[in-house]
Amino acid sequence: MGSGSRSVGRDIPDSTVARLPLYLRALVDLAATGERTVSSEALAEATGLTSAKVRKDLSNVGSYGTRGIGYDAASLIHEIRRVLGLTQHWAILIAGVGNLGRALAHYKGFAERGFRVAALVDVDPDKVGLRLDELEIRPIGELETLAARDEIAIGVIATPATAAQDVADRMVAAGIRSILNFAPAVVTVESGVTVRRVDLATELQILAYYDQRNAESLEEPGSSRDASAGS
Amino acid sequence: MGSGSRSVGRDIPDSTVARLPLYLRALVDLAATGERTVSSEALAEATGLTSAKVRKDLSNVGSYGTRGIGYDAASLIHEIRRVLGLTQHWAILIAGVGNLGRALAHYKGFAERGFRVAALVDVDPDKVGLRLDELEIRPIGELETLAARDEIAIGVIATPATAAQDVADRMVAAGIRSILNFAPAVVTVESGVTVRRVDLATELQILAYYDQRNAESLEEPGSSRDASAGS
DNA sequence: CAATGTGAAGACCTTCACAGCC
DNA sequence: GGCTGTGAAGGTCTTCACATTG
Repeated sequence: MGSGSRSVGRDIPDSTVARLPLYLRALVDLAATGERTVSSEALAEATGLTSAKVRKDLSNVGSYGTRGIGYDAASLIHEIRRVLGLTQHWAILIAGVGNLGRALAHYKGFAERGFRVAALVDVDPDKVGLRLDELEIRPIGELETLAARDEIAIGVIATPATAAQDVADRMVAAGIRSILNFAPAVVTVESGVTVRRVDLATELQILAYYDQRNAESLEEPGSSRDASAGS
Repeated sequence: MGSGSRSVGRDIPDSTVARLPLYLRALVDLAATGERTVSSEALAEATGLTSAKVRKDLSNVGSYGTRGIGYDAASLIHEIRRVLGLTQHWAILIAGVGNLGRALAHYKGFAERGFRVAALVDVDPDKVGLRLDELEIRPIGELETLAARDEIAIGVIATPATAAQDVADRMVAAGIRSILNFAPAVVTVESGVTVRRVDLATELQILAYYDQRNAESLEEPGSSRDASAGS
């Protein structure tokens, strides 16, 4: 699985890639408060990680730190953006305009980070033609046309589980190679297409496990479990 | 932070715990189609994992398989439910009734898996008093009272980033020890409280990285990246 | 001297391969 | 014969500790 591919671009470990957005956000916040340089310790504080991890991660992106001083915030922000590919804007298509699809379509955080919801599709004829903000919901059959017209790079599946595979197939057929799947279903795609799954109920179930587990041992405070979801 | 704690209950690796909900769903689906027994190969197929991983994971829960036959679906479902703590029902409270909070409140998948949205709170006085289905939105000041009254086990943060820490503090003060944070912010909590973060924009940024990376190497099909969201 | 960058050690996770059992 | 369960091997990720450097 890990690929291997000795492509030219520096090879950054998956675990590091998953944390880069976190550093980016922390850096932007810190820069907004006027900080010019940031230490690994300060970044660790802001992200809830350890300073060693921060340094290892940043050294993987080919870092811009200065010993005795820290990292230049502006350079680091620029560098992480470049590595993540955020210097370009990305158009996304959302399939399934139910509660979740609507929430995603309205979500401000996407636009703030360079992602634009450029198309919405749904199977339900009653929904087709409706507008969400300025975007008109189109029938799912137009997915391929829309993907080409709007140069969609990322497809978001926000349909019920039963429709997920069909939608994924259409996305892949339309040339989309990155899919974010919110449906509680596993979709299989051809090699070369990346799928990330976000499963809301699964997250609760994992929490339930640790909750139960901590409740069982009433002794020691034990270890506080940390954020994750990524990885 | 792997804890260590030699508590009585069998110690299940985090990576396995993160996949148990996936197995559970696959098993329930397979059982619904009439399958009485399931092989690790079939489960691997249904979940997009490898059969070796499936067997290792299931052996961690103290498995109910039979050599030469496979796993008894019903027993395994029961066992995984027990391990995850899903034999009891869990009441959850959602803080922040914006687009995302509303979508979560309506989400059918929670109820289907034993989670009940029992309370909604928001700071906005215009929203307080409104009903979502049968639930009335209450002011955030009542969080502590509601948590006690409804025996809330899990708190969901669906507020803007700026409010996240305050809400988390209130949840912890109210005795909630499991938090699912959708706000794009890191919240810090005392030891003993578990926080999981689900960050929508982060997921897109990670996809952007792999998309860009795959696009750079036009040669080899390369490796298809797999679902994750867990670690 | 303060803070980065990094080998080396250690923990954790995955994959392999096959013994063991039905 | 078929499939589980698991030691052992191989990776990946994290942590440690310190040499290095502005």
